[in-house]
Amino acid sequence: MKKEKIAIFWYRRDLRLHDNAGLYRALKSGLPVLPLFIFDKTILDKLENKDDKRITFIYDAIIAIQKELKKQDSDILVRYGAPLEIWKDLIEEYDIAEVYTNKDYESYAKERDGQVKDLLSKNGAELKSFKDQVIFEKQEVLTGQNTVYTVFTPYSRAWKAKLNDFYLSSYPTEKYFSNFFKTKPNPTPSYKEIGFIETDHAFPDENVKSDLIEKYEENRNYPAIPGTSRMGLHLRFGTVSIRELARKASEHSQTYLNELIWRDFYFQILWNFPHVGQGKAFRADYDKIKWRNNEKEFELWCQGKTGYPLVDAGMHQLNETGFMHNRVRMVTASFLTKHLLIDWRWGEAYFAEKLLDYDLSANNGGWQWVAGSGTDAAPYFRIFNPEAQAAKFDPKGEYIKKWVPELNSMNYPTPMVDHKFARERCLKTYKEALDNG
DNA sequence: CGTGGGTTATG
DNA sequence: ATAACCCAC
Repeated sequence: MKKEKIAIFWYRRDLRLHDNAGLYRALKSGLPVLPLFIFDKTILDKLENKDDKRITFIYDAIIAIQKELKKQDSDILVRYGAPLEIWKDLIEEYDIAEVYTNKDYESYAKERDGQVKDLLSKNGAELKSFKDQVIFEKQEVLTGQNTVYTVFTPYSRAWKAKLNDFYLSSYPTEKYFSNFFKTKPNPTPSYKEIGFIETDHAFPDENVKSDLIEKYEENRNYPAIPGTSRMGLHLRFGTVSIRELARKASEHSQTYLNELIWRDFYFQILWNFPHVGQGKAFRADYDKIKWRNNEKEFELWCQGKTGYPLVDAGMHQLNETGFMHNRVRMVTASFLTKHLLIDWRWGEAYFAEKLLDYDLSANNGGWQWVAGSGTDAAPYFRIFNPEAQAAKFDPKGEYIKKWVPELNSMNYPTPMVDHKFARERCLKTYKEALDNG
């Protein structure tokens, strides 16, 4: 029996039906579109916790897509394995004319997509990829000399100058939903089959309130207030469209828009300077720093037992919920790198394991910014004082009380290192590495 | 054959 | 928002 020619839309970190660039192009191709998601064994095998909530989040998103597709007598195909192997199977199973997908800018993804592209082209199918997860990618925003920006403020100015309504407008996929490939329901691998267990389904709402965005500037630095958007997780997996969010931001808050520009900024840094994602400092000099890397101290930091209440509160929030308020991310990261002189890459890896909204570009950008090794970094002699940060941003101690209830008991540890001493030690260590080339 | 205005495609 | 494209004049 002759099989019908189809297009496949390959979902990765864009798990939504609405305002999706690659899906839009697929639906307009004239071919019936079969959506696909692969639980990538290569990625999943590296996850430490079998109850990782991110897997549940992905499942939920897939089920939501599936529900909508069933209305079109269609379904999403869900597979588990190594992408290249899955694609070899799919080529046998279907007559694939074209494959549509959204660009993914990390090194692993670039290599994976290159291999799949080659495999497909050997089999007469084309892989077409589209910009979807950022407003401006790669080298769309350049300086007057056509060089890549490495400082945020001028980047953000150029970004805003380039922006217009068209870049913010949604891809109207809904108009073409009748073009999905008609198929019987496909079997979906279970949690057990992919080696994970289902967790609770408590995730932030994907509809950010406009009054929250309006008050964002006022509230965002106070970790006791739910004043941040909590959109990180949705942006990570694409359950919210960056265009819709940036539209809301540009209407209600330039401060919030700036945070979204930071996100584009770090994506383009990772793309243009891929060494930052491969264990290297953006500024090579900073790889000469002699980190102390004391494993016991690292363990105390991970467990939130440093004796500095704001640091400990942040680590407890992270360990218990998979989220940490951004102000506190800066404080905990600074404490690890500057007070303890532990390599920022250890902290980066820990956050990667624990943060539900973990994204390589933003996490790496943030850690390198804190360590001083990154783009746009504050001068290295700026060292956060964790007590001053607490006094300023959690003046009533509400956040600390919530996450460190043992604060006033006998069990709460004394500070693991004196601030003044640690500060001097840090300055000396950085100076030795950076002073004489 | 050149020009202008409407239409379409682009991200 | 902007440019390419098409057709009428």
